[in-house]
Amino acid sequence: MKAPEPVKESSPVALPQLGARHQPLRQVVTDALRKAILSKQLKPGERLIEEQLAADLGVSRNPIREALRVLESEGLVEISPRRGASVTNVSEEEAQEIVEVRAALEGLCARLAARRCSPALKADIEKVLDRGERAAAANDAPALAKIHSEVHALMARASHNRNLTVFVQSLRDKTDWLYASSVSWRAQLSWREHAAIMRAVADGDEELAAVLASRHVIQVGTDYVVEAKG
Amino acid sequence: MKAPEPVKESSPVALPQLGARHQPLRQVVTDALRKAILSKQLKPGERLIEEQLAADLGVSRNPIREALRVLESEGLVEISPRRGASVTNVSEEEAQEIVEVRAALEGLCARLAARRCSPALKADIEKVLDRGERAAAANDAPALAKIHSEVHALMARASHNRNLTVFVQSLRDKTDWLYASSVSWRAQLSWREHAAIMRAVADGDEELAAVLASRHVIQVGTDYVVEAKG
DNA sequence: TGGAGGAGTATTGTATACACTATACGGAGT
DNA sequence: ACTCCGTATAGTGTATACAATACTCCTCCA
Repeated sequence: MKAPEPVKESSPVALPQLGARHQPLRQVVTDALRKAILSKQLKPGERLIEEQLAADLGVSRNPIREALRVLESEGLVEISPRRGASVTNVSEEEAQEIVEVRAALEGLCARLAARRCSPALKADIEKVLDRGERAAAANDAPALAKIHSEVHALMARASHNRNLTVFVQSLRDKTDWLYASSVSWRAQLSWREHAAIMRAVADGDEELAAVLASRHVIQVGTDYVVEAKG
Repeated sequence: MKAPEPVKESSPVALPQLGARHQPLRQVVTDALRKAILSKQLKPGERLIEEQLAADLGVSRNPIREALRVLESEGLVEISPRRGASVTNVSEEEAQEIVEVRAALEGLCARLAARRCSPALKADIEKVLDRGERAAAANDAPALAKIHSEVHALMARASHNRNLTVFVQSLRDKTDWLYASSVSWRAQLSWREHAAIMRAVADGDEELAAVLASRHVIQVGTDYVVEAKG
């Protein structure tokens, strides 16, 4: 993660590094299955039969198995011994539990970002804030969605905590999955909340940034439940 | 995770469930390797050669490979394509990052425990507090260590968030690993901190419980660094 | 001396084969 | 009809085999 990949530097010219690029099949398979699950192409509860997946993806069972183990520890599939794997069926209750965890970590993320806020980061924030305001004014949903993920990426980077970054990303994927992505009418409101968080970060106000970020996550969760239930 | 294992209930008598017990080799291997890594039997940076591990454990490479994938996503081993796996070598910096994350989650754990504190939990807390006080008075280090993990288990259970529970457990294992278990002279001090956290939980004081728990984790981390460095 | 090739070996990547376990189905006995 | 049991079938668990790739070290040449 820190060493810049000790690849053989045989050619003086910077070539596209073909060898490094061709990922092992297990990697490709893992990504493909994860994507299929998160996009609900594979539905919760659905059985994942190794041979079938192998045939579908045109590989042997071995890479499939390894991928399933990884996805299991990510919580996306459940495996019971000698029975096989299936897409995890997360209960409403568990989903809320995940939201709680994510809220705490997003809060930490914002807090650290505020604490370690560099002038460069401040500049980036200003830029995103500006673009966001314009998109919000124009009610440009796709642009807002794009900015949404940019904000999160920005904060994660600013936290200077790689571990946290990958954790949060994984949890974000999961909540998006569980809560069927964003609730449309929230787009504008979400932007207000994001803007407030970023302003707090730029001001270096740890406490406020943390609380706002945390509350934002919880809010999205409860709003969804409200909408879904009644 | 919630369904009580749909096992065939053929016999009316409660027998030891032999079939369910015999775990797949990958499970046994995963546990064995994890234990070996956490106990530093396998040292950070050490290469993990599949065939060698397979020979040592008397199995084929296949279960080994699956175990390595799992341990990779737990962050205990690093795998680079076509090069193989090695025990993760966590830098001082990264270790602190992990502590930050754990602190946030232990904080959440304490907060939720305080929020959802039942009379039964209060009683358990009182019991542990009592035992702890006596062990601290007698300066009984092993007893304190045992109570230490009991406290954490208690809080995790009280949080009523399984997801959080396993996360925190994993992070706790990791920090214990990185910081060579507990610093001995901290035993007494740690107990004071734990007692304070539990009292806050029993009082239902979310805010205080969270702050104390969080600070406790950070403190252990910095104390270790202070001790190790100078 | 020092670096560029180039066998040969060590190790991972992938596929296949077979054993073992679970599930479904169907028939015999009641 | 209903249970019990046996068999067939589906699918996972594990081992092995071979292919592809990375590493080592040595030689050769500048």
